[in-house]
Amino acid sequence: MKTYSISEVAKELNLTVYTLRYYDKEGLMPFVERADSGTRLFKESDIDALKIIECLKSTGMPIKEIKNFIDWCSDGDSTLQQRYDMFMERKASVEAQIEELKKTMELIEHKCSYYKTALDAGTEDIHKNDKIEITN
Amino acid sequence: MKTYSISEVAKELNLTVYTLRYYDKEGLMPFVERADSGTRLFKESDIDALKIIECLKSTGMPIKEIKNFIDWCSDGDSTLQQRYDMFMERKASVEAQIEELKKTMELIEHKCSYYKTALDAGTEDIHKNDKIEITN
DNA sequence: TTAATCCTTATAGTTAACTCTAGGTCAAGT
DNA sequence: ACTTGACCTAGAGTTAACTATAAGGATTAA
Repeated sequence: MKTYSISEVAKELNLTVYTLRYYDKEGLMPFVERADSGTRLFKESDIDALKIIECLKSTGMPIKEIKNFIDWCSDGDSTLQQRYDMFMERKASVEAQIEELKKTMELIEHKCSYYKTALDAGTEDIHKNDKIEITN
Repeated sequence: MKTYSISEVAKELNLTVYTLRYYDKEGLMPFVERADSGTRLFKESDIDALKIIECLKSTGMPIKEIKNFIDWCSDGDSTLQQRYDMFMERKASVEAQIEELKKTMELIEHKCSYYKTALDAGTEDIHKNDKIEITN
């Protein structure tokens, strides 16, 4: 079975080897096997697992919580409920984040047009007596 | 003109007084005036400015870059272009973040249904010979 | 007037997530 | 045989963004 070195995996996932070793030290990769020399041998499935880890990370989940999930995975079927609950919670969190960003977007777009107008006029004074909306 | 104390502002913005003082120290609030005693006196407009700061923060902008923006604001019309560019860049960044989260959401939802199925079956083995899609 | 409750500054400590260095091993190429 | 370069660990250092503490000043309430 083909395996990959840590630098190959780092390149593939756009991480550094430092980061991967750090994840390993934090217990995120108990599944990665080693050569007799100690060198990590990443299987295709290990890379897939790392992609899940990156996915969880991109939801803002801290590494310690991701480790819980990894531990649950090792524990087998008795933790299916926890893992399901965790992903449902992640789903809710990501939904909330998207909503938050959409709200942020509205304000940002308002600012874009505010500055566009000011830029065209050459001065911010053009907005001096705007009706009081949210805030410019 | 009515003013607000640091703790009132903290409550209003869901921040701590520590955080507000930290922002001040980092140069994010040069506009806040002081009483003779040194106590900060926040105006309504200061709170509005802090809301913009919070908005930029929620786009993932680091405090040092937000400070640049605040400095530009103090510099007046000569920095209109920079400020416009900054908000356009923020807009692009937020759009990208939303896209990223939507991709993340797909994987999370896939995992939710994966674990729902496993949970109903009582075992993850139910997925043992799933066709190789992305990754389960 | 005295106690409580604000406020202030300066500075130290914390936490997460890296990021790097030092010192060493190992396998391949010349 | 030896050099090069990729791998390893342990542990130190970095950075951002707080978060807290200490020591003291001002304002209010009894």
